Formats: sequence, C-alpha cells, structure tokens
Amino acid sequence: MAGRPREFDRDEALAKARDLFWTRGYEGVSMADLVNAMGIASARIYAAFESKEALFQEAVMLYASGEGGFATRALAEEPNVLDAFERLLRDAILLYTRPNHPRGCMIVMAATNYTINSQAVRERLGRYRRDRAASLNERLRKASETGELKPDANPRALAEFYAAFLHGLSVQAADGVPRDILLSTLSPALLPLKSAMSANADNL
Amino acid sequence: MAGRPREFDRDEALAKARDLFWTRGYEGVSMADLVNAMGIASARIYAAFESKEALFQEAVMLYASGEGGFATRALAEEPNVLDAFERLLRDAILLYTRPNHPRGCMIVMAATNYTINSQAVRERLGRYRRDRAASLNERLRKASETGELKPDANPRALAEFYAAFLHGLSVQAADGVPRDILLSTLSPALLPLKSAMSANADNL
DNA sequence: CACATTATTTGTTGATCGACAAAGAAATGG
DNA sequence: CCATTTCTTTGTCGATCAACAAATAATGTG
Repeated sequence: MAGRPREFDRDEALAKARDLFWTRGYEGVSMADLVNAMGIASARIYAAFESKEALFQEAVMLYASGEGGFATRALAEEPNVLDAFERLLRDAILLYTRPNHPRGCMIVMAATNYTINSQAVRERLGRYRRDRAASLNERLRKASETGELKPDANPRALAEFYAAFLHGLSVQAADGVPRDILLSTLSPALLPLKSAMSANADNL
Repeated sequence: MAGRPREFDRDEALAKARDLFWTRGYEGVSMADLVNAMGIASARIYAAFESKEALFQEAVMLYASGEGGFATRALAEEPNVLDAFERLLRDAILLYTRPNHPRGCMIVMAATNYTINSQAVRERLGRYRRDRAASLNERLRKASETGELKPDANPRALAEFYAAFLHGLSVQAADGVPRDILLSTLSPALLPLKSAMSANADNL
C-alpha cells in the first residue's frame, strides 16, 4: 500500500454530493453538476466512488445514518409512545425546514428529479399543490366563521395538517400500500377535525 | 381553413401522455417514450401540442379537471365540513390506488421523475420509506401489546396514518411551507395517538 | 382542375448524458 | 535513486436528449 495519497477530502466531497442529490434527486443531478459541486474531475469521482449510482447510494446512507436517522433515534430512545411520536414528528419538521439546507426529506425528495431547465415545471406543480392546501384552508376558515368549529380551534393548522396527510397518501400509494390499509387510516385521520368541531346537533 | 385532416385522436393521445407523465413524471418521460405511447411521430406531437412542456401542462390540466378534481368537488358539494373532508380523503385514496391505473396523485407524482434505467434507485428509495413505516408499525404494535394503547386501538392503521403524514410533511416543506406552520400541525397530528392511548398514569 | 392549407414522414441538429481509456504527475517503499 | 503505486488530467466514446427543417401526401376551396 504505497502510492500517491488522495488530494481531496472524500467525506467532504460526499457531503457535497448528498446535498445536491437532496435538492434535485438522482437523475436531476448530472455528472457535470457533481464535477462542479465536488470540485473534482469526473474520472476522479469514478475512481473514488465507482459510479454515479454507487455515489448516490453512499450519499443516501450518509443521510440515513446522520440527520435522516431522527425517526430511528426517537423511536428507540423515548420510552413513552406519545413522546416518541411527538419527538419524531417535531424532529422531522425541524430537519425538513432547516435554514440554508435542502428542504424536505432526502429519501422522499430524491425521488423528485429536476434538472435546472425544468424548474418552471417544478414550480408550477408546487403552485398546484399550494392551491389545493389553500382550498382546504378556505373551507376550514369558513367552517370556523360559521361556528361549525369550536371557537378555540385552529383552522389554519388543521388545513396544513390535512394537506400534509393528503400529499403523504400519494407517496404511500405510490410505494404500493394497499387500498384497504390506506382506507383504515381514515378513521384516525378524521379525529382532529372531529374533535375541533362544535358539539352541535349535526354530529352523528 | 382547409388542409389535410388530422389522422389521430388528439384527446386520446393526450390521455396517453397524461398516464405516462403520471407514472414517470415530466423529465422521466422522453420524447421517444411519448412517440411510442401516443403512436405518432415526434414532429406530429410538436405540431399538435407545441412542445413537450406545453403537452405536459395540458396533461396536468386534463388530470386536474378530471379525476384530480375530487378535492374541489368534495369541498364544494358537501355542506358539512366533516363530510367534506371524509369524502375528500376517501376519494383521494380510491383514486390513488385505482387498479390498472398510475398510483398516487399526478400532481405529486409528476415531481418524481424516473427513467427506466434508474428503476433500481427508485425501488431502493421506496424500500427505505417502507422500512420507516415498518418501524413506526413495530413501535405501535409493541405499545399495543404492553397495554400502552387501548385494546380496541388499531396500531397498523395508526402507523400507516403517521407514515403518510410524515411523508406529506416532506412534500409540504419542499413546497415552502414555513416551519412554524408545520409545527402547528403537531397538535392535531398527535390527537389520534393520544385518543388511542390508555388512560393510565403515564399520560402527561 | 389548380391552389392553398394542413398533416405526415423522414432525417438531422447540437447539446448533453454517463462512463471510461490513456497518459502524465506525484508520492511512496525499497 | 528507482520502481511501483495511486491519483489526476484530458479527451472521447456511443447513446440519448428535445426540437425542428425539409420534403411528401392528402384534404379542402375556388
């Protein structure tokens, strides 16, 4: 084992690659992008990481064992279930919205591949999703005004909660979760709204 | 206004394109793929739809005004908030898991772009997400066994509910929803678990 | 019929994709 | 010092990308 030592920091380069994949996904990142971000020629990348796919795989593992491991940690370290889930969700939100970092979960986001030249498409889709969330919000706001909801209910939080759940359903479905399983989530999912509603006659 | 009449059915071709975009996203579908699926040469596609991006845009609109409009319809047609949201979520699940159709929401999925040659990457990411859902499931199952949860609680449904919500948080964050808004969803989100827990001493 | 108009077919464009081969440069061990 | 080893640079490979130009074919209208 002799030979010339490597001139660049492998871990540092890997972290750069991870952030790039995090924001633009696997296919959304080209070798040229990696060369730019990592600051080393493509042949060096191949020498150090074997292939683009292996590099991606390693970047995912870096994420999963680092910031992405919040779920594992919360579930393992909190003895109380409720504490565990509260911490898990809170940590998720804090990670997904960390300033000056890629937003969202890398494992979920790495499936959303966007090159720079399709940014317009990406943004339009985001607007669509935001519009849908807004319509949920509008309906709940109205329900709050008309007294369908309790006075202390938080319609905006409810709306954002249901928007998130709705979008998550899509991810779950795409991952192959069967219909009846997803249907069984309806009952817990509707609880927050139910408990925010006034105890008027129109409840079953 | 004379000229040779078009030989293919524009609406039919558009629907084919929609399904393709639905499953593989914008960049995940190449012009060659479109040529294959729509059965017409690329120059004809450009003549009829102007560009790939315009075609995609039209396909999204077709989706949004058709099956994708379930949310708008539920919110508009159901006078009771709870009925509206129950129908909305149920319709979403039914659509996202329709047999012999692309799974998931087109607007969410169209952001997940995958060419055929990166299928391995896509599947591995899906496995990661499924693993995370499984760990939630495991924790709740254990909580059910140890009596942390009520005997009639449905741990599996709860787990899938939280997995969906967690993944949805990522989509919301990526779409730019601010941190404090997402944090405000924690309180409604934890309600289903809270109400599934036994009224033992270890609660707050 | 002729002519204008539109559709279709065929072929190509320049750019970019991931992936590497070959050769030179630099550091180590003997 | 020399030989070996590893890294690094440069250039290029065939494939594929989105997009269109040019030519041909088929329809309508006057």
